[in-house]
Amino acid sequence: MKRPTIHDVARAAGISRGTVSRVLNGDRYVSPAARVAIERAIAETGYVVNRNARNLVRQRAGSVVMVLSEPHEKLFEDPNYSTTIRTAIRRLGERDLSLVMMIAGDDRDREQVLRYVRGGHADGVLLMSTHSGDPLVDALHASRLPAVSCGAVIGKESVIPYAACDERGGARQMAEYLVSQGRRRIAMITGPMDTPGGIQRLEGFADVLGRKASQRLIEHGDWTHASGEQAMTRLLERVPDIDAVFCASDVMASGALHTLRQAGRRVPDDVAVGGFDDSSVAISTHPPLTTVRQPLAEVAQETVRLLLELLDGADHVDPVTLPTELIVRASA
Amino acid sequence: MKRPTIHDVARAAGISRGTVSRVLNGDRYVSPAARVAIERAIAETGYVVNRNARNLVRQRAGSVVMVLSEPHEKLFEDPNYSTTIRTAIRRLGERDLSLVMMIAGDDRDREQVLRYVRGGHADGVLLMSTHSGDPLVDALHASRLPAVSCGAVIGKESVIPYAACDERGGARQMAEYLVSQGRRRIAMITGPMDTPGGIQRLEGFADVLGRKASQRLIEHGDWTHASGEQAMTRLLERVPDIDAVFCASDVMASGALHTLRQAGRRVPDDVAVGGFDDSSVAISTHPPLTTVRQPLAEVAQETVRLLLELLDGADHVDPVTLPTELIVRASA
DNA sequence: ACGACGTCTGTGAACGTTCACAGGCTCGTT
DNA sequence: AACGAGCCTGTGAACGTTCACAGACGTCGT
Repeated sequence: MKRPTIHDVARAAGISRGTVSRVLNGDRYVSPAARVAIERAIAETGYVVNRNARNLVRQRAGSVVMVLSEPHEKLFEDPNYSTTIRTAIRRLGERDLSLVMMIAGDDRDREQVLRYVRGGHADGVLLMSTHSGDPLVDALHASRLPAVSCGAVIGKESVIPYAACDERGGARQMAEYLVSQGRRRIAMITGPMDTPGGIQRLEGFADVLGRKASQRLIEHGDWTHASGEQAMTRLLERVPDIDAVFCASDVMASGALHTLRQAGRRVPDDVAVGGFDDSSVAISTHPPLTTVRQPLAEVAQETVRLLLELLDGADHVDPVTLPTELIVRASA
Repeated sequence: MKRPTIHDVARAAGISRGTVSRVLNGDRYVSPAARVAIERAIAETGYVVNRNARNLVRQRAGSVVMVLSEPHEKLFEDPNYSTTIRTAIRRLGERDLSLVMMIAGDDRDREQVLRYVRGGHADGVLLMSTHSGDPLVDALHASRLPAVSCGAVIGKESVIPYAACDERGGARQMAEYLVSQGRRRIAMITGPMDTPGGIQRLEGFADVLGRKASQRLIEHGDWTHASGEQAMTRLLERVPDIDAVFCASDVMASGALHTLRQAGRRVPDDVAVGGFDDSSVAISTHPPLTTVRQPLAEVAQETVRLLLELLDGADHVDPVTLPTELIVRASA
């Protein structure tokens, strides 16, 4: 009835528990005879190590917490999380680390997260979509726990290492493409200006458009479909003759598309529309979106790799930036 | 430098660790004086309980594992996971349980999950989108660990409790609506026939259409956009004059929409299109999808509630089914 | 023949809790 | 005054590991 312990294995194999522990942990200095006896005993008894006991003496947690920092409602609006979570589970699993999820939407949440990690319940932290100015970042840094972010944390790039796609370069690709297609009045709908995707995609856009990227042609959204619609409406009122709009996310682009159709503009004939992310909505819209693909799986993989290096004792790791890819479909 | 232990708190408060443990766990029979002294000592030392030690003596894990059973590639194609994960984190957090994520895409994964839960590393299991015939279900049941599924597991409804939306009723709502709109040749694109969404949405459809729901008007997809396109193509070849199609997911509906446009059919004038899920793509398509909304958050909440009851010692819980809502937009 | 060294094994202590138990104190009741 | 019934507290043992240490054995070089 009770789960077998290391003692049961030792007894079944006729060997002391010290040696059992050694084979469990792959130590050298174990005789072949002892090894096979123990392995058979493990199989017979169905023994599985008790992590609580192990972690207690090792003073480790055996897990990494992924902190989701979006405000509640918007959480996961972004389909990108999925890939990242999946990748993280896999990579961490290879190292026998489990992934526990937490939310840090408000101060109470953050307090809970902090208690959790300070209490030694996690060996490291994976930050997702943390906004600039989030108090969690400094608190985490102060607690000296290994932490990395998936995507840069604006203003804290030197505090907390990260892996990210080349947001700025990707935006540049799109802007250059729109220009190369002969578009002249190119507007942009950005993301929130406290996120790397918000800031850096605008920077890339401005890199290409130069002073043509005037304030009149810039509107800000919050990644949602509705904000894309509204931003597009404001843009059309202000500059009725724009012939292209670059949206910082596919979801906002789908909103913009909606407004453009309402306004009777044809896409891409009258107005070209560019997105960003290459998420599942990019092929659901009409016309399908020309967009910038992020190497999500690779970003996630690199994020975890950085964390593992920190966990292995590295006292510094360099941020990683991965290239994006322009995906041309019908909308531009 | 070292994290304070319960001994440190006891010393700081001038009280034995037994009493400290009592206030930590909210036992009655602690004098007010002792309580305040200990609470101050806890605050001063910044003490946080060590869960490994606690769980070791309590013989518990302090966590619940959420098992994602999709094959790798399709994992998370469904935006629905997001809500469920978020809800589960919250509800479990209230009970001081953490949520750890695992994937069970192939046999190796399943083996890992089994080892993990059998090893006592989790107090309960939350199954997501488990297909019928998944060996994990019986293995889990045999190990007598509390487990519930979010959405029914086909063929195992009596083995593993679940909370789900009324798939069949929702499909019926949509079918009735299409009929009420005067549609006469109504086709359906189902999901995979080893999932509740695949089977029961078809059943609901057949409930309404009766023998009119002939095989000629049924095609099967696998939830993806591409499968929606292909199924729609086959449908149009076989029955060129259909005037409505009910897709078992919004994503497949967006694929169908694409094919219909290619074929020159107007939506909804020539062909009405209905979806299911009310996911983010439902408002990204053109025209926006008339669809069936699932009460995702409630389903997740109920799923967790059932698990908590099991964790609290209930030896049986009844499955829960929640009503859906028809959302009428422009596509039908 | 001897010591040194490498290989292998067993043992005791420690990790930080909780829990059962025993006992002390303070009332109110007889 | 004695007793019992709550209330409150401290102590020791246990949970299942790992790790350092000590020691046994064999081999090899001198």
